[in-house]
Amino acid sequence: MRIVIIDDDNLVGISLKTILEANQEVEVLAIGNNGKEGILLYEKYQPDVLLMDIRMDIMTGIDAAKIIIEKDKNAKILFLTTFLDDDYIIKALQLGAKGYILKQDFESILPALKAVYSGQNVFGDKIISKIPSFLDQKKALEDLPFSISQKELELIRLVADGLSNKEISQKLYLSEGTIRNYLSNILEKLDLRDRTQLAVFYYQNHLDLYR
Amino acid sequence: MRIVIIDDDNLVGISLKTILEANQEVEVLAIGNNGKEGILLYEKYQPDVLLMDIRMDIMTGIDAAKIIIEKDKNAKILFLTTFLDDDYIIKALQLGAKGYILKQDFESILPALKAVYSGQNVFGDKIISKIPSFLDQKKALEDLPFSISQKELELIRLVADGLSNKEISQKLYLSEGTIRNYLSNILEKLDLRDRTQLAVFYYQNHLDLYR
DNA sequence: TATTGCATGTGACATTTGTCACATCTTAAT
DNA sequence: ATTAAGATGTGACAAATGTCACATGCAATA
Repeated sequence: MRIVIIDDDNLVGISLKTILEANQEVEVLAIGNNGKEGILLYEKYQPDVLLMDIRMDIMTGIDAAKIIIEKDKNAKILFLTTFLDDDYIIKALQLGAKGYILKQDFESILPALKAVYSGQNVFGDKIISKIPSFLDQKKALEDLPFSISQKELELIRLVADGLSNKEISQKLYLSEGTIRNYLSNILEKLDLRDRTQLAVFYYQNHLDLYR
Repeated sequence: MRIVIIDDDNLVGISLKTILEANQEVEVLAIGNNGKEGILLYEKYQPDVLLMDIRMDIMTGIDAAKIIIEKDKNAKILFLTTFLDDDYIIKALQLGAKGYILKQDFESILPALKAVYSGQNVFGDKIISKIPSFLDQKKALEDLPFSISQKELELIRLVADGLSNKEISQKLYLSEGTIRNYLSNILEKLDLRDRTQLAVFYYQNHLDLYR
């Protein structure tokens, strides 16, 4: 199996090469340090699998993958990363990446590589559990220094529906001033500046999935 | 790696055993023919990985998996199937199955097994493409009576990040007045009232997934 | 009873926001 | 060259928003 490794940290690249080449079947053709090099090295060597970091200077792994897959839709790209990021996962899936696993999982890398080589897609547990539609993730509100009452949550939802203070006050049979005070409290608790940031908070934490 | 195979068709079970045991590391502890046997054999042998068909008489692989995982949430179950079914895929994922691949992919089975054994999740291509149902929603922006320019989209994203007009103007090197005018246009085009509704629109239409 | 806490409300205030009419400048098309 | 279109900007304005200090009333409870 001929592979190319791309990682910001050269040490990681070298270590991976050593680990992987301990296996007879693996041949590391080249090591690069950023997305641009990823593109060039992929074109030059046409590896069976491209093992690539996501966060990199100059050009990210995501951007590089996009370009590579545009040219070769059968490219097999396995992302290696040190942390989790919902956005990246979704993007990676959309691009047609074949996998997404944590660098820390040393023992997993080789099997993952082989599975990808054989045509499968591989994802780590923690990653699968990030895909919002399937899994139940913790309500972010429970991890806060201050607790949010039921009434406050109700208010947050109405803001996240795009209602104005006046509309909310009518809906809840409270005065507009009261709504403002409530909201002001909520914003302080959550360390946000205005209702738009509150709505952003709501959706980015997938609170809409728990209605 | 100690495994148990469950398949409706005994021939498949035996063939798989033969194929897999060609590899030194694999030991097939038992072969069963339906979900009920799957449960019993899993409990008896506590295999590293359970390779199981989905469609089976008496009890399906899904039902069996549910019971097995209830008792042992770390159970590693790899589903083998001959056809694709969205419902099953979703269910399997919800249950916590570690993978889902096609029986036809002979060469894939062993690598997939090893990847699962090492803690990863494995899915075939056709299956991955079924998963992100919520990704398939076309960009809502393209279905509008008016088109949204690139610059406008950029602005929408900044609003959906919770920035104020002043912050946006600084980021884009434009005057605050210009930002307001832009925004005013966008709101009219999208038939929205204020920036909060714009952010709501953005997230409810999953525009954040397409950055 | 007295008190405390909580929910609700008011009024004032500065800021931000959205709208509008119109100006300026550049670029492209005729 | 003239015109048209688009991008950018300004100033004025009303409305909405967020903050704050402080009131009122009610219920629990020490």
